[in-house]
Amino acid sequence: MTPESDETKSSPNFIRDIIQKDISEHKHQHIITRFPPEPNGYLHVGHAKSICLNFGIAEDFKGDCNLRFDDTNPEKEEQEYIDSIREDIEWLGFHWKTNPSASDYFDQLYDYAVRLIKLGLAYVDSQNADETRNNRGTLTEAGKNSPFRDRSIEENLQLFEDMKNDKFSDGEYVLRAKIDMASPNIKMRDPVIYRIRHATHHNTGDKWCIYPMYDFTHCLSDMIEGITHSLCTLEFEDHRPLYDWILDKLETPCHPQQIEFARLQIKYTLTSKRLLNQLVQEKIVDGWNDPRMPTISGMRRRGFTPESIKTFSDIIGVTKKNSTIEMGVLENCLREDLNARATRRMAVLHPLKVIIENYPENEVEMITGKNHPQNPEFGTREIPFSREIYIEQEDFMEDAPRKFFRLSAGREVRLRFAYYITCKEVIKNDDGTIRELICTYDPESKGGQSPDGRKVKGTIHWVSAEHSTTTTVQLYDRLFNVENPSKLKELHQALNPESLIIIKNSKLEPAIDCERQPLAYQFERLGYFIADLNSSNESPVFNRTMTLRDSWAKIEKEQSRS
RNA sequence: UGGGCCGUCGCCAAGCGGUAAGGCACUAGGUUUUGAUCCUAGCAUGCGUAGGUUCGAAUCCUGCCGGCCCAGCCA
Repeated sequence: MTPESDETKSSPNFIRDIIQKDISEHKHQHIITRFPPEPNGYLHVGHAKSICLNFGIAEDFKGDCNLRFDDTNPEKEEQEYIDSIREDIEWLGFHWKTNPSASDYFDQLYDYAVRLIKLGLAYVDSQNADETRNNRGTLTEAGKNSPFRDRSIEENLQLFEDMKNDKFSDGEYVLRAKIDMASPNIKMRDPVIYRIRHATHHNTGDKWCIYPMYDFTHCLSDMIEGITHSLCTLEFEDHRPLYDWILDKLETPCHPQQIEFARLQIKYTLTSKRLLNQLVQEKIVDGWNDPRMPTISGMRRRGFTPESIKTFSDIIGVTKKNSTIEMGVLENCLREDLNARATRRMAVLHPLKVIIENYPENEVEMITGKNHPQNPEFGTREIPFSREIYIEQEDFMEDAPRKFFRLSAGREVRLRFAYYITCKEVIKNDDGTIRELICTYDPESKGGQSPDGRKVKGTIHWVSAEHSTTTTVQLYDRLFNVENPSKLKELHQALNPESLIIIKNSKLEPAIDCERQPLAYQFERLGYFIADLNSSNESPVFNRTMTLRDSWAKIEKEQSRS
């Protein structure tokens, strides 16, 4: 392995170790993994971890990864979700070898079920759902055999065929694997493998009225595709004996290895399709792609980059330990990527008018600003400067503490790339709020340096009033104010009322493009911002992707505490 | 309570019998026309706990404690 290829590969983990060993021992020559979502919702960060794992392994071991829709429950699945899943995976930058659906295998699956019956290892049960549950036993007590467990193979064959041929109504019969009703592993107590469901399937239409269950479908689908390593989350550990049992009894040509890893949990957020769906259905958020959602589409709309999500998935690791990662880790990955790649611009979120009284009235001059402070390849742009400008309300304080490096009465500050200004007068409204500032500028300080070399500690951003664009800005924060919202009885209990703040009257410098771009801007000193999907030059809307690190906020908080 | 799995720094996480990597967070400095970035330093005599094996244990053994998952005709 060359050092170069080393860099592009992902971090080692126990699953990669297993695969590496299998290759060394010539157990496999070509690795095939799969990402198998059920198309019943949108993909979220938790899925991203699995996608990066499965597709990443395929890339690094020069194998393949299939995208397989696990679509065995027609009542929950829709084409809309299929489309979004494909879009999200492609956006992340991964490519699948093939994109089958479990429903493509329904004929084969049916044949395998028949084979299991012929082997005397499956039977048609006439118990209803309640009876089945009551006879399953408990965690500590064995279950009871179904009174229909010993039907003849012929009778089972006939009943199963009748099930398929629409002779019965939903719930009347099920096909069960004949394993052991006394197994300490409840998953092995004669699991249902086929049920009757009169529903139109998005892929197979009305061809079928019986549908195979997950446990029967998954192992066989993996086997059909020649998957070598079937990676899934920890809650399926108890299913593995069943996965293996089915493949063993059917003596299939190959036997994929199921390996389980811990699912991703992030503090203050949800990684459960069911609960995310609830947020959407109850209109707590604006849809699956609401920028506050931890869905791939929400994150994309918010301004996350695929690279940051991949880096995150890589550094959090893959283990069997349930853990909850801090949001800060994801945020750091985003900031790291955006800091290197985002073009700098100036914008004022909460404008405060500043009149520079000694600047000529109708004059406009162009100021040159770097598009990136460290990287000259980004070039420069011209920024108009004039007598009336806007600065951030937060950047002025009438009587400021010693450590406040910004503008205050009588003090001097640098306007980024432009001039030094000194505050001469504060004009107030009748209610005492500040209306505007009268300042003077030092013509000698053009570009932000003065010939006398005097030190000006503070530098603030600004925008020429006349040349600015007015925009709406949406600020986002965590949706919940509790660490583990999935434990909540009621999601409403812990909603963060400030998860979305809309600012109507923010000002942008002219060089900002208000049509959606692939990469966020950095608005200097404020954070990373990206035009929303609905933004246009006529009515601009920017989403704050992420704030900058803010050590001043920390100092401020400490000061107010003491 | 039967079965399965898991406990290494505040949060992740390497480690696989030879004397505790790394990241995030945090703390203290330095550079800086973004209080950003960047740089430098600090941050587990300790690996859930109690014993045992060994010249040597986070790594092996035993007991205990704690956490997660399983009783859908969902996936």
